[in-house]
Amino acid sequence: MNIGDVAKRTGLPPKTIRYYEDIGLVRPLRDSNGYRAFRESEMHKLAFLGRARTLGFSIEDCRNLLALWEDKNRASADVRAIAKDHLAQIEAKIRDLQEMRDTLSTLVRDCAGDDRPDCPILKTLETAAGSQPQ
Amino acid sequence: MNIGDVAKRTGLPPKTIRYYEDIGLVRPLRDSNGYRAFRESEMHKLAFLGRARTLGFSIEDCRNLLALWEDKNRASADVRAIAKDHLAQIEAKIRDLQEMRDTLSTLVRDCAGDDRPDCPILKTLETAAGSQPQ
DNA sequence: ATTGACCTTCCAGTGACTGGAAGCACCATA
DNA sequence: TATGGTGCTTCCAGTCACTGGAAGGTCAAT
Repeated sequence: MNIGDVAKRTGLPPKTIRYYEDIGLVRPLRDSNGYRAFRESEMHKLAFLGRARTLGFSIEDCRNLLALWEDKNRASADVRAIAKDHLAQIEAKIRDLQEMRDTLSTLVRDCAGDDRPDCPILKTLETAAGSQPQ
Repeated sequence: MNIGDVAKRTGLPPKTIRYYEDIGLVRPLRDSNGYRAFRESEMHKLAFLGRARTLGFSIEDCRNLLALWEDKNRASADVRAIAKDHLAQIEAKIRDLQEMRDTLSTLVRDCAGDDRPDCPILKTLETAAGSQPQ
């Protein structure tokens, strides 16, 4: 399988696949013409990586998950720990973004949005972050 | 005011303040010894930037917001448009993260997390992203 | 023989900083 | 006056996970 076929089957861009080889996530063989020759197993690894990335795992997490996937004697506790950590980070980020959203939506709601200069958004940025404690 | 004072008063690290000068967000004067000499107005600009960044605005958004802040003839509609766009992006990101969270929390819940190898997390990554359609 | 699609490598850029090295400036104390 | 410690300067490199683009080799079909 050439890189284009793998790209189609995994949904990953060829550039990304080359990058994953660069950083040692996959090691495809080479044809005599220098083209990468992917085996099915490599394709599956890349598909796995694509799914893990879709769930927001970092490349380092992916590397570890991949190793656990390949280790038939792994303990599911190790996998779970990675996922749990990641979940906690996602939840933290959601909270951050929700705070931003709450502040911003209040500001956007209260801004006239016409041709006059008065603007609660700028006023808030001028004097204080976050929503005003009335 | 030296950079250290400004850092204390704005909460921005000196490195960040230098970076903001680099990219043209502020233009402090210089003392004869080469030290940056910040005026009050520069300090306020930096504080404004810090707050806008806290709300997640990109540097380019910040640049535009700063220009509107300084323009006494601005239309609040222009400010509002930037904030509204940004709000939409934040909401999109929240949705993405919530989807990840939902999938991950199901997987973490269903994983035994013991010393056995069976693991629904790896199983899902092996075969499909997102939550399984039961 | 030529086209066009595919493949290769290598270099640079993204965003918003951050770390660190090398060296000058300033101030307080001995 | 020497010393020490802190603060300031510039410049270079690294972060993360790609992505774009240039220059050039390969392949299959016409």
